[in-house]
Amino acid sequence: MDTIPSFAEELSAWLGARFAAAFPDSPEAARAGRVVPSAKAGFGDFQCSDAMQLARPLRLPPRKIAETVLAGAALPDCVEKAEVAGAGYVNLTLKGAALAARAAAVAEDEAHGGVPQLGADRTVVVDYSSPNVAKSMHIGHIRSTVIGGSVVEILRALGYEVIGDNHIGDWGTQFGIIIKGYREFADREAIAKDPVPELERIYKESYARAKADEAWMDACRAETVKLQQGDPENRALWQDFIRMSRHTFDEIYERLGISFETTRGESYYQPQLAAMVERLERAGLAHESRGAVVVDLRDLDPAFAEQSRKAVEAALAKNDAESAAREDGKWICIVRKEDGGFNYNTTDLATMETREKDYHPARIVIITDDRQIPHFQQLFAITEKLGLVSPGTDLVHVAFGTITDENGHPFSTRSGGMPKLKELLDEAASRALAIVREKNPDLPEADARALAETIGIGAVKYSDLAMDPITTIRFSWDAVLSLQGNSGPYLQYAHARIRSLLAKYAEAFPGEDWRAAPILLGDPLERALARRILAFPETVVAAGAKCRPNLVADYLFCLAQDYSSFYQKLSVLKAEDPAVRAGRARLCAAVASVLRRGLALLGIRAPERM
RNA sequence: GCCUCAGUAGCUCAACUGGACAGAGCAUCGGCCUUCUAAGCCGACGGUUGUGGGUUCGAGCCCCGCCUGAGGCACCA
Repeated sequence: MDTIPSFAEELSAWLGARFAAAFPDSPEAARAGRVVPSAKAGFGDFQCSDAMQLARPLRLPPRKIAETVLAGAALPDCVEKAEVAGAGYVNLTLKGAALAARAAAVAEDEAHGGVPQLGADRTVVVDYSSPNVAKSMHIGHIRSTVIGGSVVEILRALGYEVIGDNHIGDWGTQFGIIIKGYREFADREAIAKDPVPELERIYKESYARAKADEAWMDACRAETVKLQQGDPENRALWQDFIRMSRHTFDEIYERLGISFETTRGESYYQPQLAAMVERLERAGLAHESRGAVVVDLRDLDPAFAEQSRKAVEAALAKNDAESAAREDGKWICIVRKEDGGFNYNTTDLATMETREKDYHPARIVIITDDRQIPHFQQLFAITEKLGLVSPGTDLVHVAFGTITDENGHPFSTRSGGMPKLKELLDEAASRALAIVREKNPDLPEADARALAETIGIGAVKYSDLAMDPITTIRFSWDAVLSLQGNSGPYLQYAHARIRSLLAKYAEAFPGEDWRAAPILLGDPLERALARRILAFPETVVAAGAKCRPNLVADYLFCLAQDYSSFYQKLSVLKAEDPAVRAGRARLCAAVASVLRRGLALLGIRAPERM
């Protein structure tokens, strides 16, 4: 498999050698020469700022250092000129032909889009979405689902074997509550028609009764115990609930274009839990405390113990006994409850164990909201201490900010709770449909609806993926459903315009083939596009390393912006010179190709027309 | 009390993890459709990056203090 070389690496190697040759006695100079894309067009195509760092060790002015490095140097073939600028920057300008050829190679690499296959022969598990059985998916679930779906695609583009795992909430005490309620007051017709809202209603009502009525509560507990002991009737009901819920989830997943390699809910791991606690105990990590079995993180790491001791001292110094007492909780991880049951700590440890056994992953990525940060810190610490995964396995918790209402407060159940995911998607498609009809009055109804769905869903996904996952989102219909500016449709639109343009090209100049035409880069706008295309592979690498799809989203927005400026000012079909015309067509095709590939990494479809 | 995350233009967010003058979108104002799709383009307005110190040739980013907001801190996940 041949990878397309990167200018940044190539030029770094060259400049690094120059630094080493110019200052052979300096260990600092031996490490210098890192070249990165220039911040601005006026500063060439690539730049290096290392001369400034060397000023002190070499006791020379930075500009002098840069000049010495470049003095008498034979430039690499691809470089037009190298110059010293500003305080001591080395700016490198590429030859247009080299830039154009490399950009074309990236865009026209059908298999990988120029993305280095860093993950070849390695497996990653991505744990995402993870809704709860018998509950509707609301907008709170969209982040894990959409971010996870994109992380999966990005890692796959890097060559990893990716196992997407939907760790659904299908176990726990809530099932006793639902079973009891289902037996007593289920509306069978509603179940048949649309089961999940009815299950949700049953749960809420049964839960309310349990709170008010001790006898009802006991009955619920009894149902839970029966379920856990394998009572056939309860077991069958429970499986029904799961089946009905998964069917509803699947409708959403299909609309979102999400699919999983495996769906192992919490129940899958139940048989392993007792053994897991024993394993912890045998390893001396778990012990009995207040009737429960716990792992005390302070036993794992002396630094934790020290930190905790200081906090207790600080609290006691202020006569705050309550805070001092609360300190324990931060370090205690319960793996078996007082009543003998297990909780999600135990389940998650067993999940780690199973993933290691089944996949030997190089990396495990878990995508949940940021309230679980402490949980996963504990979990990862115990996982490593106990050796549940191979040493060196990269355990990553991608924490995303929660979604609040328009005033920045948590959605209250009193005011209807979070909008349902289905409502959001419907509203997005409906807003898009109005515009699709207006812009494409000739489009058949079925096509218009399909296109509106693609655009609406794209808008919803993009609004989520365009920001850093950790950002807390203040929900606003208008922001999520925006079809203008920095939005999904803006990217789709740029792509659709190119596709339409190329179709017209084929009509206007039949027999003319632009595919082999050199890309000429006569205008700065063309050059900017080529430079942007070149940055695609490194963008995907960074997004994969950091599990941040927003880097891809941001990149694509810039690419679409560059293209829109180009499109406005420079004509393709009407270019006078046939060579310019053909070269521009190929450049446009390259942009379309990168846009399509990049949108796919975000899980967004790129329609042919809009 | 301790811990985590965040604080950047009126609003929503970026900033290639320490590099050149902090960039976009929305909103506001002004231009551009007999010429490849105006879901677009060009321009204007808008900033002491919460705050006070420190490190550095160089800080939105790193270190220390403080302020504000969100979340977590023993059996729900």
